[in-house]
Amino acid sequence: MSQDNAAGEAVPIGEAARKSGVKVPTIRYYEQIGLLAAPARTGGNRRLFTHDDLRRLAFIRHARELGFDVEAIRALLSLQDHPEQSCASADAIARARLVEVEDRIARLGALRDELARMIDECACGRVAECRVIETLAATHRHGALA
Amino acid sequence: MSQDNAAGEAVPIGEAARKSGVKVPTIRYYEQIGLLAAPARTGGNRRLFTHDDLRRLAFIRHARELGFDVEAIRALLSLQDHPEQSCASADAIARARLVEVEDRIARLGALRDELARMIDECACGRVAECRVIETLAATHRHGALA
DNA sequence: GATACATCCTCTAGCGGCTAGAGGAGCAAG
DNA sequence: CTTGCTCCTCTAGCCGCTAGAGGATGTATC
Repeated sequence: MSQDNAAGEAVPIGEAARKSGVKVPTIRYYEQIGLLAAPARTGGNRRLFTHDDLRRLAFIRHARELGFDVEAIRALLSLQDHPEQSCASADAIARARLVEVEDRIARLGALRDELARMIDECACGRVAECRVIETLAATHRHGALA
Repeated sequence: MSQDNAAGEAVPIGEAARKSGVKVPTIRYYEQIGLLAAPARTGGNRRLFTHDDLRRLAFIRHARELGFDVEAIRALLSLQDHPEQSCASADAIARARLVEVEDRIARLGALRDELARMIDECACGRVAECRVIETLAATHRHGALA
């Protein structure tokens, strides 16, 4: 009836990957670096992931999508495991990440403008008069090239 | 009179690093991967960078800052070395990069909003009711977690 | 000269966060 | 029993550097 273990207790790694959106080798990698506790195994030595494991994997995936690095995720997970603590640390981690992201957006915006200008001004003739190349070659704030 | 080789012909790697804004080991790395031609050497086996080398280094640095990967830079440099060709390729490379950047900006924008909302809604009490953790744990579009 | 110190050299190994592939074992269906 | 899938472990590779060991060279001072 069920090829997809709808109500089941524990699932093998392939299904865990499908359900969590984390690829199979990545799941094993997370286990290896201790982000995910080693799951139970079958007699045949296959990993069996519980629903809790799947939730943890989804948590990790979401956090990675938000650009948190593994250390930050480790911290967030350990917070999650101690719900009686103050969540000030989680807040701080998220705030730090927000600052990073805003900074990155600002810099990418400048970058986009420069790229757009570069492309805009390129008449697409010979490389000799190509604005794209020229712009890249231009000496900048930093460069004190004689 | 000159400790900084103001009008000089060729400079050692440290000065090349200062002038181009590319770090010493990175310059050697660029040489190693063939992004920069191996420069001349002194009798004592030290690299000597010409002004041309410095311009090339600055070009590379600027392109890296704009997020071009090494392969793209290789292509751009080879275009620069053949100024009689059409610059359509340079244009295409830059356009592709612009698309990437715009995409990245859009995704970072969404991300910023999510982070901001997360932080905003967190009353900073116990982890148990922490929006930051909760948001990360929430099952998403992708997840079909039972 | 001798000495001190900065700069340079080559080489290997490591970072983060995976990803790919070899070589084999387990398991369910026909 | 064989086919074909999933799973296992292990090692090595990706990018773009960065760090460190261990040694040679260059320059300034005494």
